[in-house]
Amino acid sequence: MAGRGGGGRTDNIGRDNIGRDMDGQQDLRLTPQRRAVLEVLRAVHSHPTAAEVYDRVREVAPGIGAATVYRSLGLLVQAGQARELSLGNGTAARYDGNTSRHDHLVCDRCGRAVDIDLPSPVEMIVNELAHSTGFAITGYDLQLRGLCPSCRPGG
Amino acid sequence: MAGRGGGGRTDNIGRDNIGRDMDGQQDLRLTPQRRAVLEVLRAVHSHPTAAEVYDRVREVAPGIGAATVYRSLGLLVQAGQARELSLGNGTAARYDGNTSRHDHLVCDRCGRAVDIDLPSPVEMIVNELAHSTGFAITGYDLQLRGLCPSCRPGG
DNA sequence: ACAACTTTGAGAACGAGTCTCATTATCTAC
DNA sequence: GTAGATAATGAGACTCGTTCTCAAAGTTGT
Repeated sequence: MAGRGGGGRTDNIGRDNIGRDMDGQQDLRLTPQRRAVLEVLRAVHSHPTAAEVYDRVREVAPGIGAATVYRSLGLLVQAGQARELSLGNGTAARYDGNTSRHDHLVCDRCGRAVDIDLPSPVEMIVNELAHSTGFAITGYDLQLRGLCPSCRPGG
Repeated sequence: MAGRGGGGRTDNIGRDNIGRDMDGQQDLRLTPQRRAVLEVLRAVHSHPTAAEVYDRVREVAPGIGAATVYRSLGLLVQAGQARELSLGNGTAARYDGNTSRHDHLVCDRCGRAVDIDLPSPVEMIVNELAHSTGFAITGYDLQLRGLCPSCRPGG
């Protein structure tokens, strides 16, 4: 048996056109299958592979096909509802339902990825200096000099 | 016909054990095939895929097999003579004969990667501020305060 | 209700990379 | 130099993640 189309309630989700030229692309139709994929992605915080998403989704929607899961993941990424992570060659792509800006620290052995907050450049310098000099840094002040927009040549 | 072993002069290259526990691993035997792979890698600056390396190597060593090229690339990476780059999921691994520390800027469309020198954190801050404020930055002074190693508690 | 379009699931197909194996080189005693 | 042990090779089968194809079934607009 092949082809079931949607089946339940189908809403739309808007897509953000970040970095894309306007090309009249439609919103992404949120079919029950796509919704299930998205819900798994949002519920899980382990950066699952497509296969892991597939397994989880089947617990909720047993009849879903692998192709649909792969397609949905791609569409959700395109629509800005998920992120795809490259955690090394030869490893399966991983997906992240957390679309806010963040970075990852990846284990070379098992591939596990944990979310990290990268320190700001200034904190980086301070920590690095604390390490290399043995100082306990208690404060800092970065003073920059220059010409404001109205004083700069041609400003 | 299968199996030719080396064929010409075979030297060794030492391997650096960066980040590895000492495990009595031997040096990498530099067979003519491996040498050919390494020479292609050093001659080319385009971050080639294994398939591209294979094509180039065959111009010099027509009889070489794909498995040997893949194996050699892996061994050279292990031996610290080459680097493997992950430039996105679903794309073939790329190899870099330049093993000195550097970063890459990757084209989302064609996958081309160019070497870049990342600015230091301080330069980053200065450039960012110049951009966001419109100031022409002419100099800066970062002053940190703290306790030197002999003054810090327990120092 | 009907036509046009979209989505689906199954499975074939694909590409990158690894594994197996018989064969051939190279290395280490002697 | 020769023999035996060990390592490397090339061909091709194989694995795995992912995409493609296609008929069937769902959805949308009128």
